[in-house]
Amino acid sequence: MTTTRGPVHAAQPDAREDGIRVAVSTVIFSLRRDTGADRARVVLPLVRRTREPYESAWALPGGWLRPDENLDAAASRTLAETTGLAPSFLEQLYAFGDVDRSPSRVVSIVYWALVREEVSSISASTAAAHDDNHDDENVAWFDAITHPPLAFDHDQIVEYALWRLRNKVGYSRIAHGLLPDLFTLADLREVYEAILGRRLDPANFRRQVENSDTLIPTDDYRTGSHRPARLYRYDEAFELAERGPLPH
Amino acid sequence: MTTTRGPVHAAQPDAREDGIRVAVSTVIFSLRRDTGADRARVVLPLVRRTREPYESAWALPGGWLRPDENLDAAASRTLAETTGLAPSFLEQLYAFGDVDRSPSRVVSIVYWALVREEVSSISASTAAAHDDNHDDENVAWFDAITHPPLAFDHDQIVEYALWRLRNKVGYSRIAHGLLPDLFTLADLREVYEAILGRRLDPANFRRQVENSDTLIPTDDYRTGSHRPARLYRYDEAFELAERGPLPH
DNA sequence: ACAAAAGTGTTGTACGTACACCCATGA
DNA sequence: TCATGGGTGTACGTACAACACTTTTGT
Repeated sequence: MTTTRGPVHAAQPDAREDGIRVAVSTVIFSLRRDTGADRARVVLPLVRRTREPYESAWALPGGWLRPDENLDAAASRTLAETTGLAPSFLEQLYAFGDVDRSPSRVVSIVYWALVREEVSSISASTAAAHDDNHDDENVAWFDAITHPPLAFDHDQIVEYALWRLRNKVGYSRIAHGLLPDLFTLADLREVYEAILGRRLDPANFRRQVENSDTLIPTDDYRTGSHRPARLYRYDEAFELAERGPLPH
Repeated sequence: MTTTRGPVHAAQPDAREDGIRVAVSTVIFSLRRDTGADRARVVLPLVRRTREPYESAWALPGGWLRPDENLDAAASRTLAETTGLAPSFLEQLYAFGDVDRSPSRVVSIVYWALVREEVSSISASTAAAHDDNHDDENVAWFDAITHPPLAFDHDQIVEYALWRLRNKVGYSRIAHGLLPDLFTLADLREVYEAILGRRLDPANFRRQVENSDTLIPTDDYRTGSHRPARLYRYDEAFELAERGPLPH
């Protein structure tokens, strides 16, 4: 039961006449720092469809909502099946249910998530040994902006998720969700720059996040090419306070 | 077909085993200015359930999603069936789908809407003559904060919708959606005060909305108890620009 | 004349932006 | 010693809150 997962929108729960089926998909964002490139990029995993409609096209990871699982749980499940990772942030994005968005009637509850930057020293084969069965051949990471055209209305969905990410980074403190536990202010600034697509003043950025009181400075420094930079940790006390009165 | 509407969550599309049914509900906000009261209140319509579960309890207006209608259309339809009015604002709120939120498995796509203040001079019987069959005996308007306990998880939903309303009024210009075409700045301020639950400085409020360039001053004045106040009209050019890259 | 709401002016504070400047390290 | 990023200081403009003040009507 745990391994009988096909690609997106496969394993449909016997489609009957007039039935409206409910799917759950997730836009998963992560960060990629290519060695050599000076800027980080926002990336997302896509899965290749193995059947009609849109066979062989790339699509968002997802699956059918099971009768005994909550929406959040379904999003977490498909996320884990695709990336083998636990999200640092998970939030419902929107419910897409236009009649013509799929040949059959499908209402997709779409989530969006952040996963921390993968440590590049772990090879793909090593990572696969950790978890069970997320078939890497049908999953690939793409640049969040320049990805190929997607199946269904998933292009619009990714566009909307990106808008929400950029928007939320302005008033919330979710950027740390893309970073490991310890990070420098330059790391954090790089995340903001990758998301917003523009350079930020290092001096002003420093004061902004220092005044927000969401970061805890440590006594460790990252030594590198030049003057060592202080390492910070995110204040977990803000995890719960960030969201509004969501139904949880 | 157009009149075979029962109360909320009735007329279910033959509930089979393991089937996940999709409903659409809407939190409809309007404004009530009681004659005599000095402040306006935010009110919302509720419908009384006529069958189990939660028989005779108040609940949000809604109904089952039809196989051939979009989510937005379903929200508009149930809204019209309940109030007989056209909304000045309609937006998806959230998809609620916890397993235990209803005895059977129901995923509710919830919208929230604003309808303009009803002209109190039209009596209920006159208004009923306009539209067809929204049975007024099972629909009643309540204060948005002090309404009675609701069926299902609708208390949480209303709470969340109120949070969204208060939130959105801070950065968007949707408050005019509760007012008629022509209104004074005091009218508009009263809306903000009713939503936010606190008094606002008339002088600062005036400058804020004037600088936003979303209001068009007319040459008409409302004469009343004291110095006449200029009437304003909302600039419709901002209708489309307000929302982000929503899937439309 | 007076009360009360409409409307204008002024001031202080907070915050974001631009940018000059010093500090500490590796090469 | 020099280049480079880490880190501090300062000045300016905008936005908002507080509040004094003038204007215009009905009674």
